[in-house]
Amino acid sequence: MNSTHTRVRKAAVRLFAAKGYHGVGIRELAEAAKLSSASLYHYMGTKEELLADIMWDCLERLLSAAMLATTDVQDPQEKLGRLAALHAIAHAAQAKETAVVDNELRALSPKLRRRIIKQRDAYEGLWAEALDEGQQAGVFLPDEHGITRRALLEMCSGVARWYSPRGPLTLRELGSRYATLTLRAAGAGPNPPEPDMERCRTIVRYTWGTKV
Amino acid sequence: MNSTHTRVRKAAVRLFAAKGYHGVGIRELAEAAKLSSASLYHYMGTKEELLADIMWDCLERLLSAAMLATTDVQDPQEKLGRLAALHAIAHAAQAKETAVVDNELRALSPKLRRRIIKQRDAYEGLWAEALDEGQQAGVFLPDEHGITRRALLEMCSGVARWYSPRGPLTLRELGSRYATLTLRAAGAGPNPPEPDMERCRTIVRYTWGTKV
DNA sequence: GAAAGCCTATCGATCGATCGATCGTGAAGC
DNA sequence: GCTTCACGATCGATCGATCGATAGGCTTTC
Repeated sequence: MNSTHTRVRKAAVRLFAAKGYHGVGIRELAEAAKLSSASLYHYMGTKEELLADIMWDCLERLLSAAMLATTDVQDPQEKLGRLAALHAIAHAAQAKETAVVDNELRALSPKLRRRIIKQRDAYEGLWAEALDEGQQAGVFLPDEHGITRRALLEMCSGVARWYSPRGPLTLRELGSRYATLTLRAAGAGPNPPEPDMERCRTIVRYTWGTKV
Repeated sequence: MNSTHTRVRKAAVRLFAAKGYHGVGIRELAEAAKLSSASLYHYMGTKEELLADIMWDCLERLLSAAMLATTDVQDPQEKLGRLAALHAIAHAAQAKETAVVDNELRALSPKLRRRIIKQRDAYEGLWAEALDEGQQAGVFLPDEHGITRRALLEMCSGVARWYSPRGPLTLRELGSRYATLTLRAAGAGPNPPEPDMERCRTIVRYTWGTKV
């Protein structure tokens, strides 16, 4: 698709990711979308609502992928491994969108921010669940105060800050490596089992339409 | 000290961290520093130079602390553990400064940005060194393409995004926990030795004047 | 002829930055 | 001891540019 709507959306994602919400003016956004600044307003509410829409869609997909990957999975190692792999792959393949989600929350007014945070919390709840189950089962070491969860999420989100598709690393390798790092840090030992990357591949293709 | 200079500096750090460089106007900055916007310019060059100064100082201290902590340390586990603990503690105790360093690089013009990045690279070099030595010695598992280094740095930097001094965690516990997570992820096994936290404590006090 | 898409022109507000003027203070000159 | 003067600190006023957003009109499409 190359409709005007998607052109606006893609330009916004690219510019917000590169320069930050406040660092991009609507004239610059309009130019990138090949429109006049006035015409932009046929395709968005306010600039802020455009930002919130981008964040919402990104989190919606992330949440959907994570639920697909974890429902009916009993083994906590498999569960957490899949979450980490998917999270890392998403933050590499959709680096701009996820960077916007991670960095621009503060640019939203309280009302919109609450809405986005609620969704983010739902997603992080899946991680907490997997970690909890693993600790109950004794395959992960204890995590007081959720430090491990926060540390691991930050680690996996950081991918968006350095990954380059021109680098030597495929998305699949990346996901697998991050699953390993995550499980190790959670206390699963130095050589944890690789999660079902074939299943992750299917989910990624279904959710983002990206080849893995 | 409560000189006008430090008032300006502190207000800038607080506001840049909370709203981002482009989200803060000089009038708002002036108000927070209890000055007129014109008077600000007696205490800074441009707004951008103020930002670069903040970043430079923050990285300078981080680099200095890391060098103090690693010179003459042979054991790679001890070395990496100290780096992780110090990094995490710095990102908790100086969360605003470090958040500015991590998030606002893109707001700098190429010239100033290069200067800051050069310094950041020097710091990350210490991490690469510790990881390399550990892999050579066989106590860490291989890290192709520096993934582990990047992942660990992002994990430890993430502290600035969630740590609250009102939480149940002391800086010392935090540093110790992050050292553990880091060494585990590097492949040192599920129960790596704690680094010399007493030494870290001394360095933190010397570098930032913070109690630990 | 209604609707959708897109434009030019423009709004009031705010941006970063600079101007010249004023104020207080402490050293220099006599 | 008094005056003068230089200087750092601070201010209100204002610069030109840009901000996000809107009004109203011209095309194209169905």
